[in-house]
Amino acid sequence: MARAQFNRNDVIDKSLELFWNNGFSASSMKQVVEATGLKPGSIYLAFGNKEALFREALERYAEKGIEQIRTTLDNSTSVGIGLCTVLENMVQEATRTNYCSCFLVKTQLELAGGENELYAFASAKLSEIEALYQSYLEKEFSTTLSQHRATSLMLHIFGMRVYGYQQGSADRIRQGLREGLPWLPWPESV
Amino acid sequence: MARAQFNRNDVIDKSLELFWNNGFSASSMKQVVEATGLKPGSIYLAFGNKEALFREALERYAEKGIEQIRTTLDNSTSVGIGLCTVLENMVQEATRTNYCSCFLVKTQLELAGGENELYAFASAKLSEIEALYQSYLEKEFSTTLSQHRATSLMLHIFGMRVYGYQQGSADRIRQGLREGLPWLPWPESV
DNA sequence: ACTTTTTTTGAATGACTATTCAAATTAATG
DNA sequence: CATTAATTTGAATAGTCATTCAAAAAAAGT
Repeated sequence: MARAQFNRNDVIDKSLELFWNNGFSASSMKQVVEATGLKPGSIYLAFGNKEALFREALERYAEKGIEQIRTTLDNSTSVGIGLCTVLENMVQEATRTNYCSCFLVKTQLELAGGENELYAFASAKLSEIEALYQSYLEKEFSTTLSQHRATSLMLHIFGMRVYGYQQGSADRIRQGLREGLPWLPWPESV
Repeated sequence: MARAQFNRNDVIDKSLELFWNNGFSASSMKQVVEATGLKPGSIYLAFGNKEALFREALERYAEKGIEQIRTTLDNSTSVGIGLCTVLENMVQEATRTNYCSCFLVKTQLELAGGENELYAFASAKLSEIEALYQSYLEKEFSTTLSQHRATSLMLHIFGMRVYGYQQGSADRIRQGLREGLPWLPWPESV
């Protein structure tokens, strides 16, 4: 029995790039075929259909993101300093040319119209991320305060994900974050 | 010479509803035909093409939104109180069932992949709204502080627009807003 | 009433959509 | 090597997409 001749993760990564850029509706399976080099039949045998492939891409993106948050926060001298690092990374990401927002946020908004499994998945992952931040905050703050600040953090992160409309807005976003998250240990100079 | 037999604004409003719910790519002209009751030829004669109709819907949405902000802020006893009203309205909007986020934000994110005229338009309108908030804030704060707080406000508003993933999250969002916008005159009890 | 201009109609266009499938190919197993 | 099972191929399917256009209808101007 023949074995698959492609690397599954490579195919998912290439699909992820396409889906992330164009969204679900504006990405065609023909584009997936071109991006991955596979023929339609192989893709459908391996992944089922467009939605299932999209979902695998979304899962991969989410896991990578969650892992990065974990790594940064675990390797920081305090939760506050770790969060500043996470946020600064996001500022730099969000103000890069051709930034096209967070894949989870994009998917959630694109499919917000009619109830949908992909929408539900993106939502659940975002909830999970909020809970993750809260659990780290609880190392230093009360449960109640941690919940408020985790939500506040998510509002700012979502805000940044959208606030890509101005060129060279990095400093502006940094100022906005300092204004709204004054309890974080921001570096001295700006 | 025959006159158009439909009301242009009605057609735009019905298209707006469709486009807002489904986004640009996932809305078909067939759906527009069904929603408006017009035949394809009439739509194309009156509006040109899908993108132009979408743009008119987007313009209408933006103007209504800007007008509502102006009205609320002009009829409040202070800018701070007016902003609290605006934000509270958004919380209620964002936590309604079937809320599908801000049309401008959705459009900006959907079309963020490749440069696009609709993307540019949505971005420009969002910038305009930020400038509008800043101009109101300057009635009470310095230019610098007003700029920081306008950006902070936009981050929170964008955050809310995305934070629709949890059911019954209204109070949670309110707490998040208080945490991040402590300089606003929030009502006493929660 | 007749002409002129605009709008409506709705079928037709050709391109693109996601997906399928029988046949060919591949490689592991007996 | 022969058998068996999995994978690849790519043309074909049936449907939808945005858009067009010639003909019919409608109302305004003369």
